[in-house]
Order: sequence, then structure tokens, then C-alpha cells
Amino acid sequence: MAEQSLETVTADDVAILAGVSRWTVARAFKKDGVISDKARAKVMAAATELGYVPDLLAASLASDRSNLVALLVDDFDNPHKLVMLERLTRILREAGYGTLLVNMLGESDGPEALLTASQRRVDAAVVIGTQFDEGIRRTALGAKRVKQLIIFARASTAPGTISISCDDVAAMTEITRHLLEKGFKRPLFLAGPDTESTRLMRKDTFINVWSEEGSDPPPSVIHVPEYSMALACEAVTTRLSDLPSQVRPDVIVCENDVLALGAIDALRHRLGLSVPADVAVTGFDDVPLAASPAYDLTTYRQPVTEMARALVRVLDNGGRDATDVFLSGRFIQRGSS
Amino acid sequence: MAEQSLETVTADDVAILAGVSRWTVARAFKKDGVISDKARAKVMAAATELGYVPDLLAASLASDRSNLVALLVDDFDNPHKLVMLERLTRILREAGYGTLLVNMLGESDGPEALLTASQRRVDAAVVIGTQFDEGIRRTALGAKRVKQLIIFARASTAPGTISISCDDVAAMTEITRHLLEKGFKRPLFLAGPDTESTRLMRKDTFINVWSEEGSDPPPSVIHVPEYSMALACEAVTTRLSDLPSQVRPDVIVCENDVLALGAIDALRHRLGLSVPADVAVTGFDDVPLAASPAYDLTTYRQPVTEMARALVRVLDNGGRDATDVFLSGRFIQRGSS
DNA sequence: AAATTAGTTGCACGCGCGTGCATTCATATG
DNA sequence: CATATGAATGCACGCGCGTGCAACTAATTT
Repeated sequence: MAEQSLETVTADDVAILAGVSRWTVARAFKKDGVISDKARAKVMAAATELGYVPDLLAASLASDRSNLVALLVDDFDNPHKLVMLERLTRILREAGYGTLLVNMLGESDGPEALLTASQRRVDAAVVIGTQFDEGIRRTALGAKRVKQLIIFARASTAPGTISISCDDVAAMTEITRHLLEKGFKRPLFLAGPDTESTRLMRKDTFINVWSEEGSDPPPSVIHVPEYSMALACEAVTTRLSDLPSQVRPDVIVCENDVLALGAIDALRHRLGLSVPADVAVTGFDDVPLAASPAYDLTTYRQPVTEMARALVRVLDNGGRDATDVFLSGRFIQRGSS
Repeated sequence: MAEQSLETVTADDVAILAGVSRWTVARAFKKDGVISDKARAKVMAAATELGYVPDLLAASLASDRSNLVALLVDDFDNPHKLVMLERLTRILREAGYGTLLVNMLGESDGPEALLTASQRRVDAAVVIGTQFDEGIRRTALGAKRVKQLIIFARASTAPGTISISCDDVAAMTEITRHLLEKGFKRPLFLAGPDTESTRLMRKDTFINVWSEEGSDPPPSVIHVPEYSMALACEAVTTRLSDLPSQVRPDVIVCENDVLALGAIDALRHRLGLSVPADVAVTGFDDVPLAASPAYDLTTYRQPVTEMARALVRVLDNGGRDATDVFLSGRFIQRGSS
């Protein structure tokens, strides 16, 4: 592989060296391109010698696909985002897609962020595990260059979108039954923001299953305005302090791991209680920290890999006849319950 | 703003509606374009009506800038990566750059990942806080489409690259002096992989400062093969178990927070020791978890925002006369030391 | 052996916009 | 009022590749 000049190498250069036309070069680089083995070999040899790599930018301009996906993220405080980003970037890259990471800065930045992405002709915009904003949907439908709007790790029935998520109902049912079996009596559900759009079914499922299959009083619920460990810690501290142990919850069921970790911190470090002896805790997501000896959190692992694969299928289909996807994960019992 | 057909709106459409030429439209969208206020107003009105947004893809093809930056990440286990991603995506986006997130899958995937990025004509490839691979550098210099290779959050003297990082020497000096003042006697330094390339100066600095300004025996050091809480936990457990308290380290100085959190877990949950009473711990990075009551970790906050801004400056300069950047962060004393 | 067919290859045109220069217009000067 | 000056605007050409069809070659059929 000879060192080339700093001129960019185009398909034309390869074509000349290989003694074929430029279009034959393009075919050689298409997986299912119709081309003879001989020609492909010649092209590949020439390409290697020149260090040629197809320019995806020019390809995107010429065709109506960019093989680029925008990942829209608005909450970088949740370590589970990192898990999803790892999985998505890996699996999308393996499938030939590039990933544009877009930070949805503030509250109402969704539409703006989406426009940013659309300027690069992304094949799809994927909103990752976030409260779904109606403004985003309208912008997406308005902007012609956003071909698909996909909600990842969040169920959504918004028209014009496809959601790929964990089956929250099945998952939370499993958690609830586990707690009922263990004999807990006074659960407290710790939830995130109480919004209308794209809600998680976790809270409702817990309440339903507990009420139907469980005993006595209906579960009580507290909401925190953000999925933050600090806020969860504070909320739990406030709620439980000065509460006589007879009426104190014996288990805190959390909408996700971040809340659960905050709850555990509150119990141990603010209230001087022990987990799970005094109060048990369960989470949702299975963030890496949940497995650490410090927290040892019972949780439910979202099937992130399978969800990413499902996303690839939707993308490969170009959005034709795509339907919402629900996948089951795995209940992970650890020491916190 | 009337609903348009699904045809893509181009600058031509806007030009016709505004009664100007296509190039005037382009000028209106350039911040410093020479254009009369009147024309710009007309263009903007027409653009708004049609819902026109410039196509950055076509712009990239036509010019030699894409305003796209590749972020190469290989270790998604460190929560500090999430902090850096948040800051980088935000600040780069504010400065008009898009960010392509590329997962460097395995060991020797660097060059391949870089090629992937180069196919999209990125203005720069930014390697984020990772062991710097020589293969990446050679590929970058070989691939003409990668105009700049930037090492972020890691010092590097590799030729042809620019590094933007925290001033590790100043930072670790500050940590060390703090520990000396506090009167610690038997430090243990917990480090990550012991490689040659792009190393952190933290370990060497600690050893130097401690040896010069401190007393008695030189600090001992252990390396773990990866920056992982679990491995750190294991390593510390192995090292300290069955060690009589007279010779036990009184402080564990860690190369970063991930190691420090693992060390704390080991001390508390494996060895039954208390932090900081029995053994103190310090970290580096100031990941969000370091502030939680569970860990309350003394650490050093990297100036991530300033580093991101420095990156923007380098990018805006197109790499001309750019030199390595070192920035100071802030020592954060908490309860673990 | 001529005609048919499948397998390959070549090519005109366009994707949407930037660059650099030529041209036109508005304003200031003598 | 004519000219000089700078500000605004218009335009030919190209960026690198994909699409869809036409042309060509080799293998198959009757």
C-alpha cells in the first residue's frame, strides 16, 4: 500500500487503475452489487493500493439514504444512557449506520435538536429513553428530511412514530410478584415526573398487580420531578423521617435504578436504616452500579442489545410496515430485596 | 408557516419566492455573509414560510468543511465519559458542529473506527480519554480525509496530534500536598493499565511529589488491567486482606474515580473497614457519583467545559498553529479523606 | 449455426450547495 | 451633473457518487 499524495482518492482514480468504469468500482463496494468476481477483485486490489474508501457524504447526497441515525438524548445524568449509547453505537455501526449524537439541551430544545439532525439528512431520529415531547413529533412530521421518528426505550403510541422498548408491563408484573412472594406488606412506589406523554407503564402496572394480587392497603406513591439520585434521596428522606416503624414502608419500588440508588442512599446515610433488613428496594434498568457490592440492587435488565437489533431491522426496512416493538428483559434478583 | 408538500425545499425555492438568486439565499444564512439587511429579511421570511433549512450534507460536499466531528470512545464503562459526552455535544453543537459518536469496539479497532469516521468527511477525529493507539495515528495520517486528530482528556506528545487535557501534574500535586498536610503516612497508589503510550502523569507526579515533600518509605503501587470498579475492588481486597493494621495503607490514592469507588467498596464491603477512619481514599475526575452520600469522595474535577471550549477553538482554527492545551481543574475535598 | 437469454458493464444526469470572480447597483466625491 | 468607490448581487463550475437504462458479452437453447 503505497503512500499517496494528499489528494483525495475518488472512485475515478480506482477505476482508471483497475481498467474499468467508475460505476463498476461502485458495484464492487456494494455488498449485493451485480459484478463479476474478476472485476471485483481487480477493483479491490486497485482500491487497496490507492487507499480508496467510498465517500459516504457524496453517496448520501446522490441517493436518498445517508445511513446516518441521530441519537437524541436529553438526560445525561442517568448511567443507563451510557449503556444504551454503547450498545446502539456498536450495533448500528456493525449494521453500517453512523450515529450522530445530539444533545437536547433544555426543556423545549427537542424541535431544534431535530432540525439540527435533519440538516444532515439522517435516515432516522431516535429519541432515547426520554419524556417524549409533542413538539418533537410535529417538527419531525413537518421536516421532510426526517424520514422516521423512533422512540427508543420508551413506549409511545404517538402517531407517526415507532417505539422500541422493554415490555414494562411484563417486567413490573414480575417484580411485583417477587415482592408479594417475599411477603412485603407496605410498598412505596418511587416514580419520576408525572407527565402525560410517553409515560412508563411501570407505576400503573405495579399498582394494578399489587392491588389485584396483593393484600390490604393500596401502595402509596411519590413523584420526583427528575430522575436524579439526589432528588430521590431527598424525597425518600423527607417521606420516611419521623415515621414510626410500624407504618414505615417495608419496600421501596422504584421506577428506575437511579431513583433506587438515591433511595438506598437515603435509607442508609440519611435515615440510618439498613437495606434490605429494614426496608428493601428494587430498581429498573440494571445499570452497572446496581451490581456493585455497595448497592447490590434487585432490578430488571432491559434487553438493550435486542432493542438495538430491532432498531436495525426497522431502519433496514426503511420504516415500511413497521410496528411498535416490545421486548422482554430479565429479572435480576440481588441483595436489596 | 404553511404546510408544504413532502418535496425537499432547496435554496432555489427560497430564492424564487424571495425574488433573489440562490446565492443570496446562501449569504443570508451565513453569519458574516455580505448582504443587505433588506435582502436578508426577504430571504428569511421566504425561508420561514417554506420551512427551509440549509442542507449541511450538500454544503459539506461542496466545501471542504463538514462541521462534523467524530468522537471516538472505547470505554463506555466510565461514567465520566457520559459527563464528557454531554459537555462536548452541547458545546460543539452551540458552536455549530455536529458530533458523530463512534464506538471503538475492541482492542485494535481504532484504525477501523477512524476510517468509518473519515468516510463522512469529519473535520476532526477526537479520541476521548483513552489509551492512545499508535495504529490510530498512522491511520489518521494516512487517511487524507481526517484533517485533525485530537486527543481529548489525555496528554499526548504524539506527532501530528493535538491534545487537550487537564493539567495532571498540577492536579496531582495539589492532591498529594493535601494528603501530606493531613498527615497520611503510608499511601497506596491504585493505577490503571501500565502502558507506554499516552499515559497519564498522575502516578508519576504523585510518586515524585510524595518522595520529595513527604517522608519515609516511597509509595507502593498496584495496577489493574482496566479502569473497572470490579477489578479495583478485587485488587484492593487482595492487597489489603490479612494485612496487619500497622502496615496497612492509610490512604489509597486512585488514578481516577472509577478505581476509587471500587476501592471504597472493597474497604467497606469486603474488608469491613471504614472510610476514611481506617483508610482514606482519593479519586480523580469528579464523576457525579462521587458527590453522593454513599461515597462522598475527595477528588479533582476536570475542567471539562473549558476543555470543550478549547476544542472548539482548535476546530475553528482549522488546526493552524494549534498547540497542546493544558487546563487546571478544581480540587474537591469531601469526606473520604 | 442462429437466436435467445442471462450476466456484465458503461453512461447521462442530477443530488444541493460553495467558491471565486464578474457584474450591477447605490452612494459619495469633484 | 459626471465620475469614482464600495457594497450587493449573480453566475459557471464542480464536489463524489447513485439511479435507471442502454449496450455489450458470454452462455444457453432450438
